[in-house]
This record gives sequence, structure tokens and C-alpha cells, in this order.
Amino acid sequence: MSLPPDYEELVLTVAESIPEGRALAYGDVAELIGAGGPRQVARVMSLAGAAVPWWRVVRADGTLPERLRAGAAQRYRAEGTAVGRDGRVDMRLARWRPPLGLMT
DNA sequence: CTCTTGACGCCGG
DNA sequence: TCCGGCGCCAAGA
Repeated sequence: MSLPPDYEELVLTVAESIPEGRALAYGDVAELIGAGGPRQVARVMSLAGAAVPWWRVVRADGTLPERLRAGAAQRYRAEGTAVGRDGRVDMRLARWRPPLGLMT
């Protein structure tokens, strides 16, 4: 399966639909879209602008790469995201359960 | 065409 | 828990 031409748009749309205080893993986004994988989603996020809530799309273990951690921590504090003492998002609590009809 | 590069993920030690 | 190691796969050089 190759990536659809509007893949970037799909990824950004999903990212923007994540509610405050919740998060999805790169792999979750890929699954929702039904195309590509975590690395493809990550690539799109790396190119995305400040308009998208990038801090709500994290690694499966709730972390983000080092250079993004400080900024993300601010957002998490501001929107009450569930994070552990180590600063990583507690995916068991913060993981967003998307509405079934999201990708139709 | 081959090779490297990642905002990744899972598994075993 | 924390690493290494390996698989993964689109893009760009």
C-alpha cells in the first residue's frame, strides 16, 4: 500500500481533532488513517507548522524527542494532560479514544 | 539503481 | 526499568 496523495492532510486533520489534555501515539494516528506507519506520521509532524497541536502526538511510551520536551511540558501543564513524575505522558490515562466515525 | 536518514515500535536481556 | 538490536518504510542524496 502506497501513501495516498493527501496523506499529510489526513495526518494533520487527525492531529487537530485530538482534544485538549489527550494524546495519540504516532502509530495510533497511522492506524486510524489506515495507511503508512509511525515513521511516516512522524515525518509529517516534523514538517508541520506551529498551528498543529504537535505535543498531542507522541511516541508510544509517552515521550517526545529531547529538543521538544521543554515546550511540550508547558502545554501539558497548561491543558492538564496526565503526565508521570518523569514528565512523560501517561498513555494509559491520556490516550484519546477517537469516535468510531472519525475517518469516514 | 543503492545508501542513508529519521518527531518510531517491539522484544529480549 | 533501561538499553540494544532489529524491523520498518517514505524521501532525498
